[in-house]
Amino acid sequence: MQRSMQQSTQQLADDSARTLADRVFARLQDDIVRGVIAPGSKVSETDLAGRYGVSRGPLREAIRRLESRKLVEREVHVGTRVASLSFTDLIEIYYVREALEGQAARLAAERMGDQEVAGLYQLLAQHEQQQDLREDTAYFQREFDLDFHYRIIQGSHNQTLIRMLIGELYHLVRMYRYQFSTTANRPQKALHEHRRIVEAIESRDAEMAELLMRRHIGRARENIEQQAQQRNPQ
Amino acid sequence: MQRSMQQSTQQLADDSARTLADRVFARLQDDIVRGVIAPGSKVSETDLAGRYGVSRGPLREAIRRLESRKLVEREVHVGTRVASLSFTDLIEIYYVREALEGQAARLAAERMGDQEVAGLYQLLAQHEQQQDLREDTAYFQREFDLDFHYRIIQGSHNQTLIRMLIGELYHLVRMYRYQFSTTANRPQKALHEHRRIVEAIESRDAEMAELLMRRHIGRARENIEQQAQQRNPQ
DNA sequence: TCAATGCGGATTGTCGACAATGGCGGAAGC
DNA sequence: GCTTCCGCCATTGTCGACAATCCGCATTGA
Repeated sequence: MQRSMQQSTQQLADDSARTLADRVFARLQDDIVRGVIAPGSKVSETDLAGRYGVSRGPLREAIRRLESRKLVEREVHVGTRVASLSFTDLIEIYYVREALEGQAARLAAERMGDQEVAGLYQLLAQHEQQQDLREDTAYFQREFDLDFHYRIIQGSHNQTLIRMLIGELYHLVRMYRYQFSTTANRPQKALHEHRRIVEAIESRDAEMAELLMRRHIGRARENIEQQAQQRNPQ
Repeated sequence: MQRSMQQSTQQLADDSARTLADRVFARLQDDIVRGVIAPGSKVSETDLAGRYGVSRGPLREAIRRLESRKLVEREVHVGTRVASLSFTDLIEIYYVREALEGQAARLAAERMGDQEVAGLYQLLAQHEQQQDLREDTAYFQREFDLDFHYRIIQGSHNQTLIRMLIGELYHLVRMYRYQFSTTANRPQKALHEHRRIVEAIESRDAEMAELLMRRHIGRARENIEQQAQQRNPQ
């Protein structure tokens, strides 16, 4: 399941990656996103170089790449630490996602091939089936949700858009989810919204696809804002 | 004029920058964006290290940062060359800008302070004045245009959005402009559209501000597409 | 007792050298 | 004359060592 995502994550992880820096980068990013290295903890160059069995050169390069993706924060002459993320940051990202994925849905409705649309329906069916079979669908919901959005973004056929969303923002989103354990607590509603979006794409209604996607992400954002208020009532 | 942009460009260029890599990065980016180093030409590490008087270490770091911004393209064990850009890429960027700056205008309408709005009007006035004084307003138009969009993006008060647009996309846009010498050949129309956008922001009409901004950028994109067709008629 | 200052350790920034890989040109064979 | 293969050279990838900077702690003085 969600082969596409796995592939993208491990794209550079296998040993066929050309340089050490590539491999170290892939491992580090995975460890950080999945919370293996705790948020806020220090990322020592010397330490990690020894741990991964490489020199500091490639490791520094990996760290700089992570820095440009905002997964770590660096302070000159002091050190690097895993980005510890605020709710404010998360909300900001959702505003950006709303704009970018709305545009992606619009373009997908105009450009997706028929078999791509068919693949979307297939994914929806899998999703519904999983939800019937399992009570605790939080995890699967979460991964399915990412994969669904992933495919629509790809459907935009706009490489720049794809790079900004999948290459940059989504790693942050995944890290946030691990960090806050944000359970998708409205799976049935989300599923219904997904279906509506796919229907709009199938009927090539770009305007509608964008609108629905923006609402979908907007609601997810409101959901997060509510959770934040419940945890931190002022 | 446009102090804000100059500042952002030279933010890391002055000697107070903390590390050599920072300074080299700023110089290299400037040279690339402004076309001093020709698009498509090779960027040799050894060569540039000697030219800038630093070791290959900091220079490599600078190159990697440029790579993550898509200003250069790297091929493992072969070398780095300045990104040579296609019209397709430029069009893709404009679709992304349409989405992101539309969202920025929406947020700006909701969040900009009164004095920020006043500053926008001031900029418009300067712009109109310049246009009256000079016949060949292409250059000034171009810089004013960037500054106008720059301020509205800042007005969104969304750091993630600001980073993606100003920190990543705008350098590419500027490079494209130098490369294609894309003259803004519809200055008076653009100016009028700018005014409409500011009016929407002043009246706190977020919906309208977004719509107008998206149209504004959409028209710019269509303008570029027309130019491309005229140069390369199929 | 508290604040300021100077010292020591640890970490990052920078450098030069060596290793590995890819491209190019010449020579050999058909 | 053309193609193919081999070896050299240039460039990038990696490494270890040295220098610069910052943080924490102890010492000293008021």
